[in-house]
Amino acid sequence: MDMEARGHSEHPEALRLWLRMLTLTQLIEKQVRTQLRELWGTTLPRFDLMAQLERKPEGLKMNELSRRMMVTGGNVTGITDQLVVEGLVERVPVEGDRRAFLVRLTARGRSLFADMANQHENWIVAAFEGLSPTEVEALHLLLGKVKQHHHDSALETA
Amino acid sequence: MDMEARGHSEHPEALRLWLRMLTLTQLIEKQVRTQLRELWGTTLPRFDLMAQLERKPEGLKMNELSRRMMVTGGNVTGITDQLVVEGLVERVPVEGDRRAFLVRLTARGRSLFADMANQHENWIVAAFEGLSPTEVEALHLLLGKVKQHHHDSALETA
DNA sequence: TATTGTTATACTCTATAACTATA
DNA sequence: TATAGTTATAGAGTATAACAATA
Repeated sequence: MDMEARGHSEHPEALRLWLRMLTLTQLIEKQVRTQLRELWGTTLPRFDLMAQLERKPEGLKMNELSRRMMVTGGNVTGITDQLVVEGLVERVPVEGDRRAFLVRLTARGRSLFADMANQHENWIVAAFEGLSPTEVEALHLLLGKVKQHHHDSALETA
Repeated sequence: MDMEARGHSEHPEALRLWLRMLTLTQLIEKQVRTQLRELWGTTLPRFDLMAQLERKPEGLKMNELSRRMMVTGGNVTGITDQLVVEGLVERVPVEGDRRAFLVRLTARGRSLFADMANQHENWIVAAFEGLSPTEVEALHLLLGKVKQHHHDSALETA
């Protein structure tokens, strides 16, 4: 009997890798959340939603936002409501489907998001300045490979 | 489905990298949270707290837990309370300081955590199975470099 | 019947700050 | 005074499920 092989192995490399990645992501994420709150009184999900809309001037449907943000529809409703109250996004009727509508940035939302995105970019660049351009690229590729495999194996069971 | 697609066009590589890393982390994290909830009715913070204690059989003080988990003291109290109710951890008085105590796993907590950690490890190994051992190591090193730099620059401003 | 989106509910986590007890 | 930990508060995000309107 191989007792060594039976029990849970101490720390496979994948686990160490995950813990490091999770910690680092949480560290950066926490900084971003804090700054978004302190500078603009907003949150990461709201920023994310606006970021989705920024590249779609015509707007996005709720279910599309839900899919892209990986959260359920009810949650998107809440986040959107908040942004509507702040005058940063608006709901626009959709021709030919009276159930749906498009959510899009208002002029004010677009302007504010430009400022936020600009700062956000600075924070992120600072967070990774310990890497050379080559290393940034290598990291990007490696993560892409993980993501791709993850995506593929999710499809297999679908 | 893909938050990575959100940035604007003139993104530096660092931003693309961050979005990919954030998306991937959230993807894996969401799976872990869902499984922890479905299989054991628990949460990631509770799992994290138990994981911290598992490495320290004698237990950890609240402020030490707070530091390691990167959350404030009040939150640790809440999470600990819940685990105490479930009979998975216990508070033990500290000799020589009646303000403090050690939090440590109960026998039941230790046993349950072993099961959870075992499964958790499987999920993580599966998440990274798209990488070769060499690539896992490379990713680990790159993230370590980012983390180290992050840590160093935090010290500079302290 | 299925889809779009909202509402209702309950829970968890979070930060902040005031508080108690002890050092 | 400072530290260890708790309590109180308010806010946000989440999943789930029931619901209305429309397709």
